[in-house]
Amino acid sequence: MPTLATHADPAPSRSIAEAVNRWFAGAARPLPWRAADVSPWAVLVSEFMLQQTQVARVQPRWEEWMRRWPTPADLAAAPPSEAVRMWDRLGYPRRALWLHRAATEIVERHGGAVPRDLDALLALQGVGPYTARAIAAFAFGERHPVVDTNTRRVIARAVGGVAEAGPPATARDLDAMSSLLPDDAAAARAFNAGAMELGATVCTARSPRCDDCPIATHCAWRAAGYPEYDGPRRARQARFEGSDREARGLVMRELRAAHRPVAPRELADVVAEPGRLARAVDGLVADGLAVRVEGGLALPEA
DNA sequence: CATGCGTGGTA
DNA sequence: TTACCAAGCAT
Repeated sequence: MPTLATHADPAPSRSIAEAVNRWFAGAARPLPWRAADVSPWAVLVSEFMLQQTQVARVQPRWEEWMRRWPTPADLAAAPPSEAVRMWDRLGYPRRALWLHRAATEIVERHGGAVPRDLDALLALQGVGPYTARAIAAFAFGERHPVVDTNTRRVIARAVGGVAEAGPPATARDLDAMSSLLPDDAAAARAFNAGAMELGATVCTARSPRCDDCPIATHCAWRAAGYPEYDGPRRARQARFEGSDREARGLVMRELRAAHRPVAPRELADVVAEPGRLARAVDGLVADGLAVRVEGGLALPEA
């Protein structure tokens, strides 16, 4: 991420944040976890679900989840298997396990209340630099820089003048956002959310809608004539068809549906290649998503 | 620091 | 159709 010193605007931080916040005040999508009366737990659940997963897929799952487990204690009282089943096909089912674990930790270490402190949040299973700050900022109004992939792209373009953000570097990314962040806590909170929203809906990776951009006049990438990205490319994702990831997903689908141990023979019907099946099962067991029991494989009951 | 980890939408 | 991308995290 290029430094602010290379930019000509003497005070880009103030103008960018102000413009984003003006736009966000009218353009924010009415996402249910942004409602004024939602609990910190509701925000936490949304952030787990939103890790690498789009809003449109998360929303219905989040509604169901909050209806069934409205507090950390409610989820902690359920077996992990039920969390994994409710997670259904949101993807990365480890997150369901992590969320269940985090709920347990919140009950055990924090009396059932989501902690406000950044270090306490970071200590929760499945909570990393992004999620911890998102909870602190959006659930509690704390003034922290929140940096996700959208924000990284917005800053790379508007401030850095380049098309893409390059590989993540947490410390640098947080510094870059900090230098743009308004002093006022409420404005900082809005800017954190607004920068993400801008990246998700306008300053998108594929087809950015620069004509509709509220910070077009501040954008260094635009000023530079939209140069193509020439930095290091992200490693290409392996083909999903025929992959171990796909096999894991197929096995998990069987385990969720079964409500009883699934025999090896049944799994072989789903993943024909023995080697691929074995790697998938071993991996799932290692991750705690599956347990070897009498009669085959099952979801973890504790 | 690079990888592996699900699933589905989009160009 | 294929490839890219998505409110990241743990290892």
